[in-house]
Amino acid sequence: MSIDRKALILQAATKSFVQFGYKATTMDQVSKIANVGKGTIYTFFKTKEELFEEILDKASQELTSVMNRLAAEDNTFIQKLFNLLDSILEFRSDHELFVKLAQEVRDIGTVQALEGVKRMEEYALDFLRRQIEQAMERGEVKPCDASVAAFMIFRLYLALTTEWNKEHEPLDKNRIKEHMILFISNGILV
Amino acid sequence: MSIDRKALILQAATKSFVQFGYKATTMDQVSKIANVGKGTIYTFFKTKEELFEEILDKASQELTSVMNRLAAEDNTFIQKLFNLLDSILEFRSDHELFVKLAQEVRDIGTVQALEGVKRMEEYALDFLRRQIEQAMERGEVKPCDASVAAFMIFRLYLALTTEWNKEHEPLDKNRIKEHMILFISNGILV
DNA sequence: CGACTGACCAAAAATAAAATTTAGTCAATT
DNA sequence: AATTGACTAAATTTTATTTTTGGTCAGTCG
Repeated sequence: MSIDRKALILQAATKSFVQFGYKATTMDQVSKIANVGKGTIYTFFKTKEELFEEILDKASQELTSVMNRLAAEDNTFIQKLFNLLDSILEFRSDHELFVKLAQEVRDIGTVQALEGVKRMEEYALDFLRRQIEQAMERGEVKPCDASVAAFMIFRLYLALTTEWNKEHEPLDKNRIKEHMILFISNGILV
Repeated sequence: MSIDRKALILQAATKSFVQFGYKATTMDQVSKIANVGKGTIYTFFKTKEELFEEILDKASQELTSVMNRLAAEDNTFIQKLFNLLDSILEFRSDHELFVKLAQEVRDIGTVQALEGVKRMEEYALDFLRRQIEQAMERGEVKPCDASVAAFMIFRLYLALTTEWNKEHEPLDKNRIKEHMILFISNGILV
């Protein structure tokens, strides 16, 4: 049996998207990294966008699966949030793709990168909103607009993981977690 | 006595910078709005940048004066913060210049707009940091990195006043204040 | 035979050249 | 002496040209 060329390609493309972003990743480059002819890529993926989509799908699935597992656990809202931050910051692969795409959107505004960012953002915001709503029903969280609160939590996460680095030394994972919890826990909890 | 042409020019330029941003404001346009010849502008300001600087200075002074007045009042940290938000959101002129410049930086990356944003950001962050440090000494605020906390508060403010609007209907002032306080007050206070 | 390849092409992106706009000047005017 | 607006050099925008890249397919190889 011959080697699994599709896996090779996905691996190579993921690596390149994370490192260089969507636009600066060329199909020639992917074929080189994967050690396959360029034509071979097109036997598995109709277009560059479809290849990107599949990688995004995989990342979204991983994120969803992590989030569902955490949501199912019998924990307080704040503990779930803490665990989610932990997962995202410890297992950085998807996080890194997201950060790279966000940077690409900011720097050159690639439309595909924007869609990727939006997709992952949507997933995260939706999950946060639902958790906040549930926690509100259980009386764990003060009454507020769950959409706005989810947005604020997400922006805080972005502020600490990406914006802060523009002017300062990056914060380490524990500092990030500490400060996120500091703001959210007693501020938003009854 | 002839009319105060310098004031006229400053007024016209401020109006134009707020409405169109730094780059899209031309000196011809300013002279038209101010009803003076273009040469007259250059008897008061050496360059377009200097004109911009003076307007920025004025905005910074106003901000500083508001902040100092609030800081002097015998209030809790959170009440001061609440009053600051009130001032900024109610008397929007400086806020609007800041928002316009932030947008210009995001859209076309004008370097002068970036400097303007940075300047006002620096003032605000510095003020917030000092207030947080003092409040920490007074035992009003939990121990934390005051710079990071100031940064987080500032980013939350930006998230609600500008980022939210990209995908949603703008939030009204009271919603913004409510949610800012919700996150900060009990979250950051002992 | 059929999975695989890489030279090839049209379309998109980057770069260069031409045309337009604008910051800043200064001789003329009030 | 203060003010002006036509003027110029420099910067920006638009257009033309060159280069790069996504996608194809005739041919190779196992």
